[in-house]
Amino acid sequence: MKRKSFGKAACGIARSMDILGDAWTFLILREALLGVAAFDELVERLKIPRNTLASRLDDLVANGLMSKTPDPADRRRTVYELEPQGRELWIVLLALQQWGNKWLFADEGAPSFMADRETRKPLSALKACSRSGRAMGLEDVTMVPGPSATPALKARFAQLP
Amino acid sequence: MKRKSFGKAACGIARSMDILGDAWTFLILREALLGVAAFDELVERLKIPRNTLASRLDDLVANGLMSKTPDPADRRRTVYELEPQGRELWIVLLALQQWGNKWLFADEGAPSFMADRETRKPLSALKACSRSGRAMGLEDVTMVPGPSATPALKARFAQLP
DNA sequence: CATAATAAGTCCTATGATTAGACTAAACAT
DNA sequence: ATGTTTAGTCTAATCATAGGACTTATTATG
Repeated sequence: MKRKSFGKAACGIARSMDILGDAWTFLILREALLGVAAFDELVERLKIPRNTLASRLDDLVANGLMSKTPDPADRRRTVYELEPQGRELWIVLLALQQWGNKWLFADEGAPSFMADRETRKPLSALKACSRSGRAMGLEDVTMVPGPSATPALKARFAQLP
Repeated sequence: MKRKSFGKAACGIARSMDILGDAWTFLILREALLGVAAFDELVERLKIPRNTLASRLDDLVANGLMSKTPDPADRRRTVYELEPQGRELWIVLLALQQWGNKWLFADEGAPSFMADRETRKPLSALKACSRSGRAMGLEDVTMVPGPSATPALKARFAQLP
C-alpha cells in the first residue's frame, strides 16, 4: 500500500521521516555533500536504480532540500545542489556516521570519518548540551511541549520521569 | 523488489541505513525512549500496522538495538526495551528533531523539544567540534579515510576540497 | 554534415514491502 | 466457565523498489 504520511504529524521526528524515511535519501545527501551534482554520477557511485533516483531527487527538490538547475555550459547536464535546508542535515549525517562507525564496524574499523579539514583529525563525538552548556546524558533529558503542542501531548509529557 | 542491502557497505552512514532506513524505525525508537515497552501501546500511539510493527521489532532485536523479554509478572506481555546500541541513537533523534522543528514547522512552531530535565528548557543546538573543541561549520569539514578504507576511497577523499 | 557518444530520465516487468482489518492462541480476570 | 487482554499471524489489495532496456536531447568526433 501507499506509505503512510507523517507530513502533518505533531512531531519534528515524524515530519522528518516523511522526507527522510527511506534507505536512499541520506546516501544521496551524503554524495551531494561530497560535491556530486550529476544524475549519472549518483547512479554509478550509489548503484541506485535510475528510476528510484529520479523519484528521490524529485522529492528532495519538491521538499526544498535540493535544487535542480540545467547546466548553462552543457545543456545535457542537470546540476543537483543542496539548498540550505538540505545542507543543515549534515549534522544528522555526522550523528549517523558516528553511530554507525562505532557499532557497525566492530572488527574492521571504520572506513571514513568527517574530520577537521585543517588537522585532518576526526571530529569529536557530538555532545548534547543544555542552554547553560552543561553536557547532557540521556538521563538528564526529557521532552517538553512547544508552541503547537496539543493538550494530549502536554499531558503525556507531564507524566515523563 | 527486495530492498538493496547496505550491510556490507564501506560507509557508516550506509550501514546505518541498512538498519534505520525506513519510515517507522526512528518513531519506534522515539517511543522506546519515552518508555513505551508494549506492542499494543506502540500500535496505538504510532498507528502502525501490527504486522509492520512486528517486522520492525524483529529487525531491531536481531540487530541488537532492542531486547525482547517476556514479562515475568504477566506472561501475556512482552517487554521491548532499548539496548545500549539503541539508546545511543538518541543523539541522532535529537539531531532529527532539531532539524525538523526548525524547517518543518514554519508557522505553527514546534510541538515538542528535548529539554534539560531540571530547567525544562530545550537543549541547545547540536554543534560539531574538532578535537581541540573548535566549533565546525560544514566548510571546515572534510572526509578522511579510516582503518578499513579501500584505496579507491582514499583516492576519492584525497580529491575533496 | 553525418554519426557516434553522453546525459538525463522514462518504460516495463517482477517481486518485495506496506497497509488495513479480521482472525488466532495463550494467559489472565471475573 | 466465560470473557478479556496481549501479542501476534493471515489474507488481500496496492504501492515501491530493482533491474534493465529504451528514448530524447544535446554535444563531440570523423
